[in-house]
Formats: sequence, structure tokens, C-alpha cells
Amino acid sequence: MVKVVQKSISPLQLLQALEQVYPDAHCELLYRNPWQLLVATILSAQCTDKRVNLVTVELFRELPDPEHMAAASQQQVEDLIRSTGFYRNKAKSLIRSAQQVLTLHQGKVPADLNALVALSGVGRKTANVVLGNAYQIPGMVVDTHVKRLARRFGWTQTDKPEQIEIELSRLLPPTTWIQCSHTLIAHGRACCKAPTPICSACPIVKLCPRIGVQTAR
DNA sequence: ATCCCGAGGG
DNA sequence: CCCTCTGGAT
Repeated sequence: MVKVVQKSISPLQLLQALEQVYPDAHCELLYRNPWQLLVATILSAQCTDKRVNLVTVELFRELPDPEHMAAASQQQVEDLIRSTGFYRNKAKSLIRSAQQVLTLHQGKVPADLNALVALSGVGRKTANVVLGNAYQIPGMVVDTHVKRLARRFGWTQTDKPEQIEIELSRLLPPTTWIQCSHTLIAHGRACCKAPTPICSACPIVKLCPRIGVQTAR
């Protein structure tokens, strides 16, 4: 008598299946250099990337680099970024981080996690976006989509972003980290939405650990 | 009404 | 740990 054990798919296998579905997933923020990506990512908090790209057209024309941003007034920056929300905090962060990049890093955005996180308005999520997309240095980006999908897949139990980042970094090899967030974000937007996933139209529903175990949330 | 590629302050 | 910051899209 052979006992059949239902073995769940590994995180790497599930991720690879998703990459087949979303082969073109990529960073949708528009930028020309690391500084502009840093700016766009700071602006992306609680805002769609489409809205950020609308705002940065004029923002980058008026204030294209750390020198211009560091010298700008709070009012000018607020007026340029208002529609992205949280505009007072974001304006303050942009001006301060520009000043820090100038005084601490010779005007160049540092390619180092700790140095990035030390900048105003830059947390681990923003820092890892810049590291991965501007410098091709593997960083696990945990945003609202990655957090939601990682929990639904059973890859983590916690809801603390930094803890999720640590756990996913152990579950997946560094070579997959940069593309991982793009793939999960693409799937999160298209299908595995908050609060209700559209499982009936899900391309990987047969591989989903959530279906079958039926754990809530 | 809820959600969008969060971070800082108390 | 919690709370606050904010406008736009759906």
C-alpha cells in the first residue's frame, strides 16, 4: 500500500510558473538615472505608478537632479507633486534626500542598502527598488502586493514587511529577487487583487497553495 | 466605501 | 506598537 502525500509546490517552482505567465513584468516607473528612480519610488507610496509617471514629466524638467532639488522650495516641490498624495511629507523627503546625496555622497545615489535607508523618505522597500533596478544589485522588494501574495501563498505568516523580506530572501535565491517583485506585482494587479483574488481567472490556480488548504487571508 | 510598488514619528 | 500623512481611481 503506497501512501500518497500531497506535496506542495516550492516557492521557486511557483515563482517560475508565474514568470512564464508574466515574462515582461518590469519596473513601470519612468526614469533616466538612479536619482530619478529614487525620486519616482519615493513618490510611489500609496500612489499608482501611472500617476507618478504623469507627475515626473514636469518634475524632472523643472528639477532634474539633486542640485536643483536641494535648492528648491518646499512650496515649489509640493506644487509639482501634489496629486501623488502625502505631498508635504514627500516634498520634505525629496529636498532633504537631495541635500544628503550632495553632502554625503558627492551627488551620486549610493549603491548600498544601509546608505540608501539613511536617506530621508527612503525605507527598505524604496532602497531595494533602487538597488535592483538602477544598480542590478539583488534586493527583495516587499510592497503591498508582494506582502499580500507571499501571505496568500503561505510563504510567510507575518505581516511585518522587513520580516517578510528576510523570509523570502531565504526561500528564493538572490538571482530571482529582482524579477520576483515585478512578477508578483504583475500578478497582484492583474489577478490576485486585494481584498478578493479573482481565482476563477487565475492562470496558476492549480499551483496555488491557498487553494486546497483554504486558509483565510 | 477601498486601494494604490510606504515611511516617519510618538 | 500604534498613528498620521494625502489625492486619485474605481
